[in-house]
Amino acid sequence: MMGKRKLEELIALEGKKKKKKKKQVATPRPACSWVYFSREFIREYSASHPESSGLKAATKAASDAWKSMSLEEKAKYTKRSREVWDNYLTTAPARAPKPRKQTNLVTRCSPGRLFNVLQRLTPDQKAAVRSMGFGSLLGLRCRTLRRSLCLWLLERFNTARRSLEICGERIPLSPKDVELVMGLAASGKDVVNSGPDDLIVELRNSYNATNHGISVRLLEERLAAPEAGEEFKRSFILYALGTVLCPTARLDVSPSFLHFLTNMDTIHQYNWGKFLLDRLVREVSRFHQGKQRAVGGCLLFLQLFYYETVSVERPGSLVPGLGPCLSSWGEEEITEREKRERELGGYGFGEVLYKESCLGTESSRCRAQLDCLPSGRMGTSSEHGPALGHEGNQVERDQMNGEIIMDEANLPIYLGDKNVVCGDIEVVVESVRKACQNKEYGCKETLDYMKKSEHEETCSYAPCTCPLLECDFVGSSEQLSLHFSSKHWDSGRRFRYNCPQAISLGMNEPFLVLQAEEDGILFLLNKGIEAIGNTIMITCIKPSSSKETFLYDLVSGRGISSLRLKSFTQNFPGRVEGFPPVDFLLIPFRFLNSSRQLNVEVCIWNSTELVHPILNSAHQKQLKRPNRYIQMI
DNA sequence: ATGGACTTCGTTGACCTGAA
DNA sequence: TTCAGGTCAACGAAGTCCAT
Repeated sequence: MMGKRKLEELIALEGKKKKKKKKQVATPRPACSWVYFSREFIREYSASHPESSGLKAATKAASDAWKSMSLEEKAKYTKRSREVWDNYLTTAPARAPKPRKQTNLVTRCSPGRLFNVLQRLTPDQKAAVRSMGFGSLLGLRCRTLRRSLCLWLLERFNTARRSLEICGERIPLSPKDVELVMGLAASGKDVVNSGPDDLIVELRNSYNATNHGISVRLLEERLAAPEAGEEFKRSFILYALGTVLCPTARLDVSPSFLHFLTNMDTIHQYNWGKFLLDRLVREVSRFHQGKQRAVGGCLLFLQLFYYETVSVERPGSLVPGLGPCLSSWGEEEITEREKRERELGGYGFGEVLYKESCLGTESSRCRAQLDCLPSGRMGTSSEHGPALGHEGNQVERDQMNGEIIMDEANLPIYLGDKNVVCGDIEVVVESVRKACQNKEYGCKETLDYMKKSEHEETCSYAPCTCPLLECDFVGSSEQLSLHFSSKHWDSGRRFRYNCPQAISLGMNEPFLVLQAEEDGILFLLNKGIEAIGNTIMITCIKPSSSKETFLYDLVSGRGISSLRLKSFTQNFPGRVEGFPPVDFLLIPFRFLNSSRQLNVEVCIWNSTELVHPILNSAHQKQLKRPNRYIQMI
């Protein structure tokens, strides 16, 4: 570095500044209007703010200035860019496609953009925001995402379990966490961002949402007007979703959001926590699968959740305050926090807070310790703090002093000789017998530690949750059957195996509970909404590990046409969230009756013998492939 | 140890690419 | 054809990596 500076000083003395040698690019792509502006701005900013280091502050200032400029002021740069682009497109040879560049995190989640808009809202507009239940956003102080942290968290985001696996812990994420971090409601109606296009055609037109989504710049212009009525509310929600809460890989806002913005009086009734988490899980899942490089979803939530859940304070220091997390983390706090993370050696060296009041994951019992002790672990040794077991960690071995204790998660910890190794630990822990963790749900097994986890993975007493939204009952599938038939006998539909039954599902019914008369087993008829119709599927409420499956048959008819799905139930220990990888039947909206109800005929078989005459082995094998439309007319 | 090339950080917008 | 996702221009300081 010093060399470079010396060189630059010498060059300056010589009166000419030599440009640093750069990689040769045949015909570089022309810059856009923003780049022309930021080039000028940053040069001036850096000269007038010598105390400011790096680009972050300068870019941020340039961004703010750019947003405050009128179209006339921007015209100078837009015109210049247009000219250069036109020249480039007419003269430059076609570029050879380049291999995809593996850069860092790509996201359109931009809290700074929303922050700027919030600063300009009038008192009436702020009141309108509060009336929709989005008042917490007014306290937003964070303006830039810490992309390296987000990327680190994304790599440790288990989308199947909806958890973060960091610091040697598995930290489940729930809509309640979204509520406590972002301040958005985690109860109420599901947010459905699909439906017949004709219902939103006018709104689409009003936002010029033709093929490329709704422009955030258009929304910014509308939000700049002092109006605080329905139009403002709709634009604000679109803007907040598109820039921070549910961004996709594009800068423009998805027009599909208009489906739940037709009636602005009901916005406060939605379960935004669930919607945000579902979208985040969907986006991260697509990212993990390599379907997209850019990561959508509310990465701001992920970042702040980490800050709130993992403490990096020195013993005795104050931890970040409770309450509205969104307003607790401004740029200064985040810079300080990041500095502390670096001091510790990187992310993941902090301590997971188990405080019941810390975040919304009910209690410490929900913070499951990973199944990595004593002989396994997640990730690499550099990723975690010293708390996890590792063969080569002398410090950890030094802490052992010859006792066996049980930690909070009932995992035995061996405190042995200084020279003990993990193999010794395994010998000792095998002699420790513990009751199955499902003891409270009726399991009477007592097993060695090593066999305990194996048993618990397939334990038939694993807890299932009552699918009804307003009920928080948890018990074994058998207990749940008894609970449902005694407490919610009027909330489901009883049926007999092997007998077809006609069922209607209303527009606002995302599922219907079916209970078998013969054995009380609970099933769910699940309904989802896609762009062209409803999806339906049947799942069984049993532990996911259960091998028991039932053949079922769904038929939906309209006139002389009918759609049919034959498949096997899959087991879920409660209500089905999101879009599970199971077979489903897609029923176009035109199959709905005049009351917009979905009529289907359902039949569930409890005898596997019936399967064979109906399906040959090839068919059965095919049915196990998930996520396919199976339609037979 | 030193020099120097390369990378990273954040931001916006225009265009490219590829899947459906 | 439509639409969503990806890339890359620029800026300056500081860090990283490799060759000498």
